Formats: sequence, structure tokens, C-alpha cells
Amino acid sequence: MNETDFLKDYDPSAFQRPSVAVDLVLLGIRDGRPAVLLLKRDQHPHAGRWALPGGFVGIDESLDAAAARVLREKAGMAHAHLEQLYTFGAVDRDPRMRIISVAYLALLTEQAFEAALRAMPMLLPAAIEVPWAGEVGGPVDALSPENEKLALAFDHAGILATAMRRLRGKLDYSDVAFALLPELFTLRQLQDVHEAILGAGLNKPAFRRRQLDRGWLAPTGAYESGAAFRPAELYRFQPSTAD
Amino acid sequence: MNETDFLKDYDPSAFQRPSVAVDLVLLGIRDGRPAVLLLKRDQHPHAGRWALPGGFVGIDESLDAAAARVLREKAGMAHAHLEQLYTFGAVDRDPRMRIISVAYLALLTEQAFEAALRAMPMLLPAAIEVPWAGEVGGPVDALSPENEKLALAFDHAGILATAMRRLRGKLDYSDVAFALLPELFTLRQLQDVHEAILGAGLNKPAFRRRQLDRGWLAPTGAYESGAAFRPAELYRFQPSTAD
DNA sequence: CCAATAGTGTCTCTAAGACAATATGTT
DNA sequence: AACATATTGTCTTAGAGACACTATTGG
Repeated sequence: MNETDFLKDYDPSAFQRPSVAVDLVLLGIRDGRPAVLLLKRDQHPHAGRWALPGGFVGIDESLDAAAARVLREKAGMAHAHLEQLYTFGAVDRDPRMRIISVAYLALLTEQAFEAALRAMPMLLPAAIEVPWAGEVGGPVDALSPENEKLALAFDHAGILATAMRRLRGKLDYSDVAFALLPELFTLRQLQDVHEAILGAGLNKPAFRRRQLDRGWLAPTGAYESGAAFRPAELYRFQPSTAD
Repeated sequence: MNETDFLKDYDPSAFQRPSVAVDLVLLGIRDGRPAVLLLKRDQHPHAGRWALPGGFVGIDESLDAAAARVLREKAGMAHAHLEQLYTFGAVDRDPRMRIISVAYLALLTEQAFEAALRAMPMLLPAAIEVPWAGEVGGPVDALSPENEKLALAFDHAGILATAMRRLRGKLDYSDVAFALLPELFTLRQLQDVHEAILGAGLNKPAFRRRQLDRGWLAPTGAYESGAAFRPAELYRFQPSTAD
């Protein structure tokens, strides 16, 4: 071990430290498409571009706590499914200074998504267009309500692409889909969420079989109302006891 | 936006910053079991416990570059499969000061693992015992060459568990297994790697079929030598062109 | 009864597990 | 030839896709 290494290990405070931030991908389903909530930057750098809501991590605050705080402060939301996504640390990702960003994925129900829009009117709901199939990855586009491509700030387009890849990847082996649905939902709604995330249609009988066999769905005996046709049964998500 | 937020956004340098480090899970297969390279801490805190090799991230160094540097400096290794794992940011994970650690998974071939041991004799090769089945997760143990449980420093046991969960999770849909094998290998060696990571035996004909159907394996026409029985054909990993 | 969607039955096809047979090196 | 493992064949079974059929509600 040379002297520089020793000093680094012994007293890292002698070295310049990067800033650490969290950025949130606030994701929901809107009009049958995945959508994200963005903020317009009004200052340098990237003024006029659209950014993910974020904030610096306090010195006495865990990463998860910082993400929960940003969710509260920037989306007016007390709770949501929140999971760490990836940490972005390119040296020049922010031209002002060295900022390492820990990206989080926040999953919002349709109701929560709309509530956030009402609570924080400066948020823009942007549809996410995922041109690639499967879980392999690639770039994605964020579209304005007028269906125009939005210019994203910093490396946030990459963060968004990472979020979609993660979501597609774990959709069918995990329970994330339920984080996008209300307490009670029909099998059709569950399938709609899957299809929106995957960007592809699914086989109905096979989908039903698989979901019911998984043992996560508890039938309530209640049925949806208001439809002009046969109402569907409402289910509730019941985390498996065996797992 | 209140004044505090404004100041944070405008001048984060006015706030205390955490230190950022990378920690590496140097993982290979040894004696048919997953193994990791550890360093004994000789100083406070956690003196006497075993830690993952790590180092602070330089102010002009990307996270990936920092991980590659630690790989070079602490394992004497120029190249290895290196992927970001997860970022650990509990406030009290290091009693000295606030240190956020970006964990990386480094996959080493058996030859590279032994070469690292020769180049850096203070590294200890510890077998990893994974008591849980499948990809669900849970704690793991690190065993000394004498098969005694090792006390790990900081939250490194959690990092190790995360590494094993990640590895098991992506083993059969990704090409990570090949990062643990030499240039040329037999199907039995490939299966051995899978079985070591999964901690379970696999059906031989089914394994062969699946691997060959995937299209990643290029037969070389050459055969292994030195065995006291029928030699197996050697294959080479050929990244798929279609993907 | 009609429209529209919920929910089910059935056939086919693919892929995995189980098990065993055949192939081919060394000694 | 005996041995040990490589490689292949085949049977069975589980699960997905395709497609069509029945069920139920409002009008």
C-alpha cells in the first residue's frame, strides 16, 4: 500500500468529496401507457429541459430516507413502492460539479399519479415510449401530452431507460404490478398493467391461469359496477405466505 | 420551493457531503463452491474482521473507473467482468463517518482467482455458503479455508448476500456464467459453474439442450486432454449476433 | 334478443425432467 | 475388455399460446 492509499484510508476527509443526490422515476400507468412525472428546469444547466425530481442526500439521512423525502416534497406523497434502481456516477454528468446520483423507482397507482399532479401542478405527466421489445434495453422517449418528444436534462433519459428495463425484467416474477393497481382490481386491469409495461398484448387464458396459480390473488366475491356488460370479479393482492 | 431547497439546489457545496466508496465482491468458483476474496482489517473499526476490498471514489473518477482501479490495486488484475450491484447508504454503516458505498460484483475465472491470490497474498479465499434456495435471498456465510464462519466487517455480509442473489437471479438468462470460465471449456464445466452458483444439481440432458439451443456456444472441434476417460469437446462463448 | 366483455375448455406445441442407451477415450 | 464419462434418444409431464365456446349483464 503506497502513501496515497494509506492517507485515503486513514483520512478521506482530506480529499474532495462528490455530492450525492437521489433522483426519482415517478412511474404510473396513464391512458394505458407507462408515464413519468417530470419537472421543467428553469435554470442553468439544461434550462428548458425536463428532469426527474431529485434532491441532495443529507449527511444524516439514509438513501432510502432521502428518496422518501423527495417523494414527499416533490410529489406530495406519503407512501409509494420505492426501490433503488442504479447509481449514476459519470464525472461529467452534471456540468456544475461532481454529483453522483442514486436513482430510485417509485411506482404510483393511477389515483396516486393524478393526486400528485393535483398536489404539484408544475409536474408534467409524460408518456414513456419504449421502442424495444423484451427486457434487453435501449433508449426510450418521453412524450408531452401533445405527443411531442421531450428533451430530458442531464443523463435522465438513461435513468428512465434503466427504469423501464428493470420494470419489464421483474414484472412477471415479482409483485411490482400490484404497486400500480388499487386495493381492489379485476384480472383485466391486472392484465392491462402488464400489457402497458411490456408494450405487447398477452394471451388472456394463459395470463389468468398463471396469475391464479401463483397464489397471490384473493377473490373478494365482489364485482365491479357501472359497466354496460358482464361485471368482472374484484381481486385483492395477498402476498404469498409460503415465500 | 422554500429557501433551504433553493440553497441546496443552488449551492450544495454549502452542505456537508458524504464520502463515496466502492467495494468489490471478487467472486470465483473454487473447489466447486462460490468463493470470495477478503482482506483482514487490522485497524479500528472492526479490527480483526474480514472486509471486501474497496476504496474511495476520486473526484475526477467515474464509479466504474474507481471499481476498475480497486480491482487493479487490490487484486492485481487488469480485467474482469465488473458490474454495479447496489448502493449501500445507511447512516451508521461506518462508525467513523458517513460513507456511501457503491458495491460492484467482479467475476473471476478460476485462473484469475488463483492469480489474484498469488499477486496479493494478504487476500483470503473464503467459500460462500448460501443456505437459501432459489433467488429469493437471505443471509449467507463466508467460510475460512478451515471451514469456520468468518466475521465480516461493516455491512459486508449484506453486500455478499446481495451479490449471490444477483448472480443466481441472472445466471440463466444472461451470459455471466461465461465470465467464470476460461476461453475454452466443456459443457460439464459450464454445468459445474451453474450448479456451484445455484447450489443445486441440474438435469444433464436438459442443461445441454438449453445451452446449445441458446446459440451462444461455438464448438471448436478440439477436445480436452489428460482425462482418464472419454474427453469432452471444448466450446467457446460466442456472444449472440441476433440479440 | 343484441352487444360486449367475463370466464372456461380444449387442442397443440414447446421445453424440462427422468431415465436409459450408445459412444469413445484411457488403462 | 473394463471403466468412466461424454453424448444422444425417448418418454412423460407441465405450462404457454391459440382459438373458440359458454356466461352474464345492460339495454
